[in-house]
Amino acid sequence: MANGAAVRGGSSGSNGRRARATLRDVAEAAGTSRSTASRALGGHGYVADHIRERVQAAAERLGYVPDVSARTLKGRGSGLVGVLVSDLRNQFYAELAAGVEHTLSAAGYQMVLVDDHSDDERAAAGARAFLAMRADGVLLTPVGRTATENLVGHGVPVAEMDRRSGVRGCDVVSIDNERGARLAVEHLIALGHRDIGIVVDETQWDTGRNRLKGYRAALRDAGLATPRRHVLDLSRSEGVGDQRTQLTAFFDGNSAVTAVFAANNVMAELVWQELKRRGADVPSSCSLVSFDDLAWMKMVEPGVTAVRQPVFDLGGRAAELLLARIGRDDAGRAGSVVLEPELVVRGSTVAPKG
Amino acid sequence: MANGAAVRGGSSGSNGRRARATLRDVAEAAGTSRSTASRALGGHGYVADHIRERVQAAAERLGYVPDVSARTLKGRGSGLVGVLVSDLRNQFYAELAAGVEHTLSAAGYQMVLVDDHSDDERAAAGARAFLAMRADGVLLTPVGRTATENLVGHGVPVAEMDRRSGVRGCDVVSIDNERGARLAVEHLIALGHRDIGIVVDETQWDTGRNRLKGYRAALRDAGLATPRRHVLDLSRSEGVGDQRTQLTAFFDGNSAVTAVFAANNVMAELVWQELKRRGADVPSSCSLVSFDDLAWMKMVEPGVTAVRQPVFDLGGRAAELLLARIGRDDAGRAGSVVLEPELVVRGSTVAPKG
DNA sequence: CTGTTAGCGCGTTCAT
DNA sequence: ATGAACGCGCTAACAG
Repeated sequence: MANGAAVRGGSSGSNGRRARATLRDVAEAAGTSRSTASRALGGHGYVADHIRERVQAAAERLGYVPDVSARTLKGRGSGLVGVLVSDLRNQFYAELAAGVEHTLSAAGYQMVLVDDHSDDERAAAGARAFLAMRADGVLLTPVGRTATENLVGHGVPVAEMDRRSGVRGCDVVSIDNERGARLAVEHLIALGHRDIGIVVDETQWDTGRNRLKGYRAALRDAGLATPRRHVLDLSRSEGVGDQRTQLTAFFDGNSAVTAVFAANNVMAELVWQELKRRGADVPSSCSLVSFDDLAWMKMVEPGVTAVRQPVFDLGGRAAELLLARIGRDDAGRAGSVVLEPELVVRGSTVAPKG
Repeated sequence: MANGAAVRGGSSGSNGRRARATLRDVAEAAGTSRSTASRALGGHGYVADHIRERVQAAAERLGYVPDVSARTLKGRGSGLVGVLVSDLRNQFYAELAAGVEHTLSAAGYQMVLVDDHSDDERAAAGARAFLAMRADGVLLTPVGRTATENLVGHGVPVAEMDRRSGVRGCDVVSIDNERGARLAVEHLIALGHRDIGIVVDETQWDTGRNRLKGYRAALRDAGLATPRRHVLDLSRSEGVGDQRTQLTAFFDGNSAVTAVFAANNVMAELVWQELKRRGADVPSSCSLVSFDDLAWMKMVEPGVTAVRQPVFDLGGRAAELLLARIGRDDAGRAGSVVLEPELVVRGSTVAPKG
């Protein structure tokens, strides 16, 4: 909701701003009725050519811009699509949003972007706002069931990205996380590693959970054990400071570990810095693989081996799915797309010494 | 505009979705008139307590969500703020958007985000869309005068970020670019460098131009010359490939250069990679300073000395300025804020050898 | 305190 | 081919 202090849109402010031109103004200027002007500009129905031109000229001259609110009220659809992401400052979500925006704007839709900071409460508030503005659809990286349930319950087409809340009736576009994790871990195994650690996060959601699962599966398939202390789950940590502390303890207690799989870009950054801080040479004393390939990973020396996800595309595909549902006015059969990740081998992974 | 194919919002689709509850529904369910229901929910005017409760209960039960379109049409303000950035995939703009969103959502406004890809045409289209949706205000990183002029001409409060188009009547929040460039170059001079190159971009805008200016000024003040070949302006280059080529040529023809100032994060990345590609050791064979401090700059070895800009804050401040204008319904006296950059010294800069 | 009335700007009947 | 009239959902003014 707009701040209570918000004032009128454009009428009689003390400043000299003239009221925005309305269809009535255009009609009067062109000497026709409002309906005719509407048809002339909208391109529907019959309008004499010279009238049309006159109306268009008037509209141009007056700087007429049709009012979406009015159009929306008529039941036309708002042209707005709500997008809810967890953290815009995280490159992953920024790129996701960019992909969404790209597809949306190409289709003539506008993106309303809300950052929920992984907070279900804020996500719910965002959902309400989208409902209120009659968003034609909503794309989100779910942090809970609330938002999706509310939206779907109101008949708004929803597409979930990267994660799935489990709520039925919405499209889901995700990465094959288990497979990606396997790619990473199998790569390490192939190099000869046997003591492989994982630093993971957000295991309350399927994305993190599946990466952990893939890690375990790969080890199991290779006949390797997964000591509990090889798994560092930072999901319940309190702040970055706490994470660093736990990470330090993790390495202190795992001198046997020769390689680490960081289950997302945030974890990768954390691990990289911890490794650097303790003077552990990468890759000679510890190999590193990241899930999610960010720009810095190819800038550093050695480059970080990473599981590349088509993030921009992920957003684009989700938007496409959603737009298709909007176009069909069909809240029914929701689609599901799983995109394939790809391993990019760089210098951070080598055979263990010895 | 919404795709022409877009269909009705939520009435009689073939699916079973029930029409969204309207104020009338709530009123009927509560056994009152629409106005009373409106007051009860809005908290204005007089309403008997027991009636209020009954209405609120009904609203809750029906999952009533007020319709912004209708409210907007009444002249209430849309609660929407348009934001136009040049490239969401660039961390700089992503963080800027994040800062804007943070402030906006705290004030109860929604951010409509459009990526114009530095294209004036697309920016103009975005501006039209914002006008059409009755955005209460617009924040943008201008790529020309068109968008701002159109908006300001229509009486919409506008705040420009990072760059200034020169159009009067809008707020401007920027970084002291000349000062930042001086910080960078003076640092190099203090280290003993005399042949300092600059790789710059987007000199068609004040931001790039002022950084170039600061570079020149710092050299001049130190009594140093600025050979033309020490300045590489990539503004007119065609694609990244071309930029790389020019960069290679630049270093080939400037063997005397002992330090380079990269005028933004994109240039810094380019320079870093070129230096790496040609096996030039940083900093021993060439020092590097970047304008804009990204995450990777502290990950790499050596870390990149950078001019840090308060990007998130920049977005936040711009949003604050805009909100103040919206609150005052005042398109008049536009404000201007200049934020100070800060030099962060890391390993990429040392005294020249010899 | 409450209900009735009017109108925001637009598109869409339905008559002409 | 054009115009008059209605209503989308809501709130502000006015009666009661």
